[in-house]
Amino acid sequence: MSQTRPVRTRFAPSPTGLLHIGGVRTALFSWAYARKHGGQFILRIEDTDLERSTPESVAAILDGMHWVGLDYDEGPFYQMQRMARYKEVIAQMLASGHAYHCYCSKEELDAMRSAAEARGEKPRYDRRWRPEDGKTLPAPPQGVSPVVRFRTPIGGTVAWDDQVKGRIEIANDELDDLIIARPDGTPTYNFCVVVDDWDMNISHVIRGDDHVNNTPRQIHMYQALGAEVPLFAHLPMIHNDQGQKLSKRRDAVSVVDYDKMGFLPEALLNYLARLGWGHGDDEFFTLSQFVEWFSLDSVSPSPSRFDRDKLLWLNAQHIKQTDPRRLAGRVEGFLADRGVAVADGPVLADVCALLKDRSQTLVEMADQAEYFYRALTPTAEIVEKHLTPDDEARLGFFAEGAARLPEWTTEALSAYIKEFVKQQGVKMPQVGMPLRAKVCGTTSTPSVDAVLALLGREEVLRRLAV
RNA sequence: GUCCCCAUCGUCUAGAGGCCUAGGACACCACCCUUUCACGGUGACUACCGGGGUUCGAAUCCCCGUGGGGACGCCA
Repeated sequence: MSQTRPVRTRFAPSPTGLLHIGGVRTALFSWAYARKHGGQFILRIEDTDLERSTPESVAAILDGMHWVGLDYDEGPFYQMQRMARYKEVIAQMLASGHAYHCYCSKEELDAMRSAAEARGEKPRYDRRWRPEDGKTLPAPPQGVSPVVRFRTPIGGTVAWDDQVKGRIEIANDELDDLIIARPDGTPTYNFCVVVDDWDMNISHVIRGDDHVNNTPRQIHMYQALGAEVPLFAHLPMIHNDQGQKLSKRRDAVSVVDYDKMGFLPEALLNYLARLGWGHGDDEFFTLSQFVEWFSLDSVSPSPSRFDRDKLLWLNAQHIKQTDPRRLAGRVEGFLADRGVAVADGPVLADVCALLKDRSQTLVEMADQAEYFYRALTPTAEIVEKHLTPDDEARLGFFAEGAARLPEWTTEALSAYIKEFVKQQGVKMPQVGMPLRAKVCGTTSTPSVDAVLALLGREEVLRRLAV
């Protein structure tokens, strides 16, 4: 196999739902491979399933790719727009004898299938319409439009050196004469991918594990077409907690879900990269480091399990590294969702700066940011514990002193609080906790001095006076 | 059922014959730090699926078994 052709990889989702994180991971690996080798990354929408493809899904895929930041050099291409080309190739294959018409009805095929299963064999087409030297074919039934089947070689084996799994070899007799065109002439998946990857000059087909079984048939078609066979790399699946392939029904799998849950795209990508791939002990890294380090050799051949806890941890790490102004952009949206306007309060970026070392997600950050913009009512439990009459009285004295402070900064407040604690003859928490409870409505906040400083004297005094 | 693939701590992984009495990370537990809650720090816990080979030597190579997953569509 030639190693010298220019690197061109692709991501080819079908628009039958939202952009799946398993899909994002294959996209990420394909993309990284192209970027690493200075090649091209192509996006192709496989929309030949008219029943299930929707424009909404196409939009979701495009939006998802954009959110996650995986850019493509060519495309999106749509298979439905390539019909003429597929039909042309089908005609060629028919003419060259690599394909033939089959008039079997679905009922006949079902019967064949159940008979094979009853015999304990793999369900398979019996090739009754396959032309053979010296074989008389049945007369085509009236008024039936045939499907087109690919003529799979009989006997022998197909093999390829999978770039992640190593050599895989399959007996041709395991393969069916698969249908490449429906009665209405529309082509089917296995055929379209081959024609597309051929026409688009794809050098490395990097895709999910669930495609290994398609590979041998596709190789036969490349050969029938006289096309150069690309290199294949099959990535192991991502499993859920039950150890099964992630499913749209059971699991949170769509990228927009992760957006809504307050994840940073770079954290998601970082996490996804670590599923089935490793670079020594590196856990936390940027996209460009990933590109630099990526290689198909270091992709693990075994499936991995999606672990939300680790994703959360990585998200927290990335949040810490992120400019508060950028965090504020997203947090503002989450606050708006719950009806909290940010305009009249402290600068949101300053709030985010204060919270970014203590938030695993941006939703969590928004939760904590909320009391900077509106007074929250403490729970009965908090009142009982931290806002006793004694506490309230002490807060009254605290407010009096605070009102007279010459400066309203974290440092000034810190000094004032310390002095007040000493003067009251109590411990820090006996002042800190009531202050948090009264001003913020919650007992878990960053340093009180910093919180009060950011909130502003006027607002703090107002809340203390209630 | 048939074919294909996979197999190191609970999870993600490092490990390409001696560096391994198996390393890191998440989670869990303990302690420290501390103005609460977190963050952070330190430490503990825990794994080479089983059996046969090959070899002076195997987590690493081979075979068998077992377990798990995937595929068996006129879906992609």
